[in-house]
Amino acid sequence: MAKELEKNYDPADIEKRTYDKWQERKYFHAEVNRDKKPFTIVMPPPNITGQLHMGHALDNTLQDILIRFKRMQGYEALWVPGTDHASIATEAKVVEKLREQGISKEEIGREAFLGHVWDWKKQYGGRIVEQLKKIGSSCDWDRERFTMDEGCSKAVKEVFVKLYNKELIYRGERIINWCPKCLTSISDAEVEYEDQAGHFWHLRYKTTDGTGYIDLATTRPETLLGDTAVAVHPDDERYRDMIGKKLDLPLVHREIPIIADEYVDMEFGTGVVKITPAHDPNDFEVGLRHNLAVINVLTDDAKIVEDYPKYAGMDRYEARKAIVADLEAEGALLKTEDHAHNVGTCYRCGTTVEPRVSKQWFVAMEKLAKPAIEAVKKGETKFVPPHFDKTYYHWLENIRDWCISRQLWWGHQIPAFYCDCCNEMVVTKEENPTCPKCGKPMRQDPDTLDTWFSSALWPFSTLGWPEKTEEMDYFYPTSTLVTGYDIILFWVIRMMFSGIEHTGKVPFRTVLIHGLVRDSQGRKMSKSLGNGIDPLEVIDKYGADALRFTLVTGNAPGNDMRFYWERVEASRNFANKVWNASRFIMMHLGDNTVTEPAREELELTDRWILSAVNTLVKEVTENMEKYELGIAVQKIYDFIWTEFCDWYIELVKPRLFAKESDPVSANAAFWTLKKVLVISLKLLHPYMPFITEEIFCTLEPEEESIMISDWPVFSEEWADAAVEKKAELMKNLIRGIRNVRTEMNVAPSRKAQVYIVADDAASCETLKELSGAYRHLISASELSVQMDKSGVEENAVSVVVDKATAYMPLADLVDFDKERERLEKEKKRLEGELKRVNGMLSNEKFLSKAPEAKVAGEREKLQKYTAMMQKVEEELSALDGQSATS
RNA sequence: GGGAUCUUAGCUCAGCUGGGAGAGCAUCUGCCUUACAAGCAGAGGGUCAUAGGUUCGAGCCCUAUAGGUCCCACCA
Repeated sequence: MAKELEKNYDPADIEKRTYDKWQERKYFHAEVNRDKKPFTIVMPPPNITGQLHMGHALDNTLQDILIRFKRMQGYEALWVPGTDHASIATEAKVVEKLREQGISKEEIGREAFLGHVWDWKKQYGGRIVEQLKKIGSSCDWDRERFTMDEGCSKAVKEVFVKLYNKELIYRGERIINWCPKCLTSISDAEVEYEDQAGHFWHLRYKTTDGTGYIDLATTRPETLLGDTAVAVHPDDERYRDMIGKKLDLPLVHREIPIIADEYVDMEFGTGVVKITPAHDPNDFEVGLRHNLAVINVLTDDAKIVEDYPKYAGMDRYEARKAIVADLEAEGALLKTEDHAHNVGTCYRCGTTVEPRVSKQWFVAMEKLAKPAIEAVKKGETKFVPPHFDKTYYHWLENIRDWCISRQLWWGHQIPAFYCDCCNEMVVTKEENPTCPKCGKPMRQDPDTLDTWFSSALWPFSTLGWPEKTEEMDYFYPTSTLVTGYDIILFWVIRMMFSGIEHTGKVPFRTVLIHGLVRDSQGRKMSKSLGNGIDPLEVIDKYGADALRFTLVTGNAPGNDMRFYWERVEASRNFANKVWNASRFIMMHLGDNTVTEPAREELELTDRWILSAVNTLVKEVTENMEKYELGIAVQKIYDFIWTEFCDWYIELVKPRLFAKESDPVSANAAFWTLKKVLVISLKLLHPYMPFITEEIFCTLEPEEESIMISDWPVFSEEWADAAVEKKAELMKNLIRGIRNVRTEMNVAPSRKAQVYIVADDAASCETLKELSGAYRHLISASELSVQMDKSGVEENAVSVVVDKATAYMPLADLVDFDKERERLEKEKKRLEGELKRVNGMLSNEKFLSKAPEAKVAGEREKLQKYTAMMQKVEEELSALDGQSATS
């Protein structure tokens, strides 16, 4: 017995229950299965500090759609979930929490601090996972991973040691980006540049011999303390004689040389640059070339060092003011100008980054980048949309060595060990190595690795690498990586070269890039603006299906989208439409059993919708395989709402109401309704998993679940272009009649006699055959389909469509002037069409060069419009006779 | 400075390999028709940024221009 659906769709209740069911039955779990082809996605691991935001919602909805689609298609579909330890963000969070309790991490020491972080992780790290479940993510939770779990740690050590031994990881003193607030180095990619209003301070440095001076400008006068030279261009005539002379550094009164270096731009400013190797990357390079001393003037929290008693302890901005004042007092300040410049800031905390010379660990990038570029050039990995490969190339081609050490405690501690006794260093996977030289215990490098070092290994560390697991063999390389364009630099590139270097294969075949979810004004959603919309709130109000649907509709890959509540409402309305259509079918079905009808028991309308849904299956599958998810879902939407609900269900209603008197016809209709509904639900399932599951299981109580059912396949058997054409003829006729009735303000309740005069016998036959289906849709009191105008009253309103003309005697309502106006308008439209078609067909080049099918199509249109034009003209002249007599 | 991308209906956006401009929302008209008013039936609204070019044919391909967005680099 068919169950009934509740009157209203209640997402909250259904979603919870349904998700639990899926999880209990292990539908999300994937295993190595050599009988099936694998399809693998690894989830970009959200930070354990994170809360679900719209970006996650979009990213995971896309992944879930793909994984559900492939699962239904018969792939062994694995979606590996997990979280990222997010070293810097998490450490900051826990430091802050401890600070509130009056505890500092230095006070309690490394081990106790890490204890606190692990506690924090235990308590909050799972939050985002639970939130991901709310949107319906069908991840294999049995395989959930964490970037600092045992397996990942093992992979990290393996990689570090391997790269070190290949000399692709090295330790060295370089200028790096330093965040004075987070108190750690950060990589180039973690620096965000922003325009800031600043100044140019023009300074005069005098020569020590008292014969001259040199003028220059700086945006950072406080770094003057660390100046070890002044540079000019070697070809610069103005300063040629001064090269090699010494200058007296103002305030400090240290002697510094004037050097010549090509780095200087003669055109810019005075063509003179002060060189501060310790605090500027370019100056550092110049310093290397000229063997200049590196004088560090700032502490790690960006205060002036003790060597300069007057300024010691001042922070860099305070010192700037003091130094400018002192320069002025000393007469070294010529003038101050406003100047906007780009300042590097820490992506985490926004603090202005300080370039700083420091001993750090680096990954040598050049050798690793090349194969990563090649792999994409050879098409081993493809970007969707493709133009993102340019960003990828550009970044890899200009890549600099990657600073991977962080002065943090939370993270993978660097597996390098030092002997305090003999200064020996070893890099090893061992936990507590002893010094190979003197046998003493060794001290591990206190620094940890950049978070991205472990996320770079994610596609294979999660599958068991470096062990040779079955999973690695079967599921790797993964199929598709889904991520936002904002993260290509950070992550995709590093996974690419890591995958190639360590596994010999690219980590994924396709990278599906999506954009940002913005607010309704197009602004980025952000905490500081307070314009973020919480996906969980959307789910509470409208359901997860509505949210998912909103996020993938009307959007092309890689493009940003704006979030509107109205769009969520529209999605919810669609869910409701699907719900009610299903409810309608089940209501009328009641306890009746449906049997598969014989082919000849299917009526024209049935064969039409079966053919249409069949076409839909083909197109949707093709679109989804090309990652055109927005196009696919739009087609499903249009089909269900327009073709299935507005046309087919309306056409078939009389047969359902008459199920007692004509059970054979009703059975055919029910069978078709069910079949088309089930196919539609399956196509919709990846997008709206909850509602489709609920309806499917109610409709087909013997079935376990729609999510493990088979994806529909296009079948030649049901494809019937001729039948689709016949349906189109009928739809045109209905639309025409409805249109005219509305234009003439005929009350919907007023039924009228309708005569349909067909142009040819075949059309007449079709319209007769269908008349039972559509007569109630055109408010016909009586309906006659015939080949001539016999019986049609003279003052009837006429509706000219392709292959037929409909007449309705509505004498009392007819305004002949309006009627003429309407026909004239139609005539004008047809004239336009004919002009266009004739234009094409009279163009000999078109006839000779255009494909035959196109030419034939235009010829057919010419015939059609000519016939319609003739009919319209006839009606117009008949009308002239009317008004003449009236 | 280099690069990417966008400019289509009042708003937000689709438009797949070039072959008669679409959706949602908004607006207007008429309907509580026994699945759905979160609905039904209709209507109006677009020189597809501009200028050239290729083509039988351009929203789509090429070039230039204007404006917007983003990324990278960076001049002290």
